Amino acid sequence: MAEGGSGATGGESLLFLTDEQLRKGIEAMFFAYRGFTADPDRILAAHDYGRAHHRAVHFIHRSPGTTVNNLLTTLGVTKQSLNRVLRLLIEDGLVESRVGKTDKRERHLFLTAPGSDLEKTLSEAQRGRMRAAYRAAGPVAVAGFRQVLEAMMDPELRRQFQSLKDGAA
Amino acid sequence: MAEGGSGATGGESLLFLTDEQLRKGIEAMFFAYRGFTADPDRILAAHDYGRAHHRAVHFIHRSPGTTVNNLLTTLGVTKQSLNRVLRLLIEDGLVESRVGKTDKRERHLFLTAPGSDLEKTLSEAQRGRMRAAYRAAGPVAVAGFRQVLEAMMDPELRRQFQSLKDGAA
DNA sequence: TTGGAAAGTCAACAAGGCTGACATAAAACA
DNA sequence: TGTTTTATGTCAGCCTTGTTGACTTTCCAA
Repeated sequence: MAEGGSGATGGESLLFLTDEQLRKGIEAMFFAYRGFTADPDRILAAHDYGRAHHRAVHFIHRSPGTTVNNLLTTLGVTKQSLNRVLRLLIEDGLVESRVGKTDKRERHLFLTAPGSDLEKTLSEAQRGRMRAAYRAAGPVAVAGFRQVLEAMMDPELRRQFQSLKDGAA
Repeated sequence: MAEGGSGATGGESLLFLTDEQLRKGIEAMFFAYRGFTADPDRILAAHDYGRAHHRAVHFIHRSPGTTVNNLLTTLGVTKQSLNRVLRLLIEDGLVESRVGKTDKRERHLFLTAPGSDLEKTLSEAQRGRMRAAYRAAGPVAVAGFRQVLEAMMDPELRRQFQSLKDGAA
């Protein structure tokens, strides 16, 4: 597997892929992910929600009108698991579920105004940390960060990610 | 929308911190972390262990002889939670707990030979994906990746990470 | 008209977090 | 010495969030 189009690469080392380097990358992922979820987790706890609710709210915000099945695929959980989360969000009036027009079996999911508010609070907290990290590291580092993350995804998830990325831009 | 594709978002900063860019970074973390844990998860499932066991084994391997308290801090869980995991690993003969020499209250944790084997299997799987991602992205991207991840950690966790990083290198 | 897909629900279970309470041994201190 | 603090372990119970399996309703499409 040579270096494809992305240019900048592989030539220089071989050395840089020591197990030690890789281990550091692994631990960096572990600790960074803790930071990544820390702020939303605090907010969620105050609202008596968990990470699962955050994920649902995030992706409904991201793709308004998405169906339950879509969400299932994106989140990679079972429908029973998602349904428990979704039911609560609907009961609490944060999410609205509308019967599909062309296909009445489908439910299309939307955030209500309060749901949007929560989403905003959560994502602002998460973006705040992201923004700070991006600023601290600079644009070149950010490009690299994104490249490595994409390369780390399962191909299927990468497709998902990329379609989200382009999808409603 | 600004700059098109995956490309080198080079020098043009300030623009690159749109909410849209940040959201992409957030989703990239989410999907990449799924990939990051996917391979070990499969192996662990076959051994009837979970991620919690993996983390314990990883850090005991990383810092042989570490105490329970150290591990607690590193992992950021309660002793009850860690103890449940540790007890099983000790029962199963993967981890050995030795009474401290200078301070007999402390227990120092070590991997046994079978414990080391499991660690090797797990970390080799995880490193495999990391290695592939690093190769695909190239050294410049890897440096950026690491920079952003470090900047994303809580300061306390970052110190932990850096001390581990330098510690036994 | 019938097969299958989309969604929802019930029940049961497991992992892995958490808190609180309590026990023990050993170190540290007054 | 006696007391307090620290490190560890353990019991009990709770919560979230994942799982499987079974079953229903609705409704699209062949």
